[in-house]
Amino acid sequence: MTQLDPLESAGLADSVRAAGLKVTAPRLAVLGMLQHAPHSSAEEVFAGVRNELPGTSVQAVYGVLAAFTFAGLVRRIDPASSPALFECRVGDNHHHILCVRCGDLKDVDCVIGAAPCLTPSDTSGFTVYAAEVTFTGLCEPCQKQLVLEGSADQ
Amino acid sequence: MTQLDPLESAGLADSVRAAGLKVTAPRLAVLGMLQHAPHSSAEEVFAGVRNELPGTSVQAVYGVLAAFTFAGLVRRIDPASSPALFECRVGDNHHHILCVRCGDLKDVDCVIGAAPCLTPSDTSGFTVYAAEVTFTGLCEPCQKQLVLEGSADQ
DNA sequence: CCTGTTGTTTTGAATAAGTCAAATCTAGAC
DNA sequence: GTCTAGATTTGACTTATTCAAAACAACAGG
Repeated sequence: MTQLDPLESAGLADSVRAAGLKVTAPRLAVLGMLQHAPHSSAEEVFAGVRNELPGTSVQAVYGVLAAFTFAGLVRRIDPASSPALFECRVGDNHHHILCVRCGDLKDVDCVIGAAPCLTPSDTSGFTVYAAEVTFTGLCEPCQKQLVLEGSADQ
Repeated sequence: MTQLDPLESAGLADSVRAAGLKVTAPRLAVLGMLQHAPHSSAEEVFAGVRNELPGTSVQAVYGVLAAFTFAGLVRRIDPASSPALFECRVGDNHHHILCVRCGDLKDVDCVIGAAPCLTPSDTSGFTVYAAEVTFTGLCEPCQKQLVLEGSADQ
């Protein structure tokens, strides 16, 4: 299943074309990869893409991700203190929740739906496009591990 | 006015001590710098600190900022695609507004006040500590520049 | 189907931001 | 005044990402 299924590939190609971009093998591979593994870093995407398209360069992946992000086909997430992540769930203004211990990142549906889902009281003259919301906390596995470590009094 | 005023210095020293950290010249300089210029990057802090304390190394500044952040004395902001910024306004759970064109960053008071000012509907098992909100948009100068460029049809 | 142009990808190098580690130094407790 | 944990310096290194020039390929038009 490392090969791209032709039906899926056709759908991906349409998305790429619809974004006004040329359809190429690296682009299909990157988009396919992101659908199977959202919240991937450039390196992770690169690793995945290499499986089906061994000749691909890291720079190509960075280029494709930049083009997709600019075209609005994927969304770039910049968590604090870790590489940028990419996802192709786009346009629904959803948010993210980040585990401060292990760095795990999950989607959180927006309560409002449309951007910006919040409006600041005083915008200092800014025109506000969107509100980027990132919740920080502890994921379930990390909570459990902390409890264990705590009871061991270590 | 590159020298630290002794009265101010005493207040800073108290803050540092209260955080359980040793009071040193680089630490006072960093904290003083952040009070005069909030939202400074490590490099900017370093440049400022050098003025009053020429022997200071960049690593010392990184170290001080890390210690302060860990102690809760300063807050670290990680805007997408630019170096981390630091501010010493802390504990009031305020947010930020970022200009997507020039990268300018301003404070925005939180409507709610206490963290987390928002709560996600489905936390995926996470324990949520805080909601990091960053508004993105265009600052006033950038809006004007875009209008000018637009009317020049360039 | 063939060709040309424009946009992509490769190759290779460079950068910015930050981290690590060992040796030296010093603030503050005693 | 002395001692020790913690801070700072020095210097190298890593990670994530970007830049630039040359080779290549998608797809519009003939």
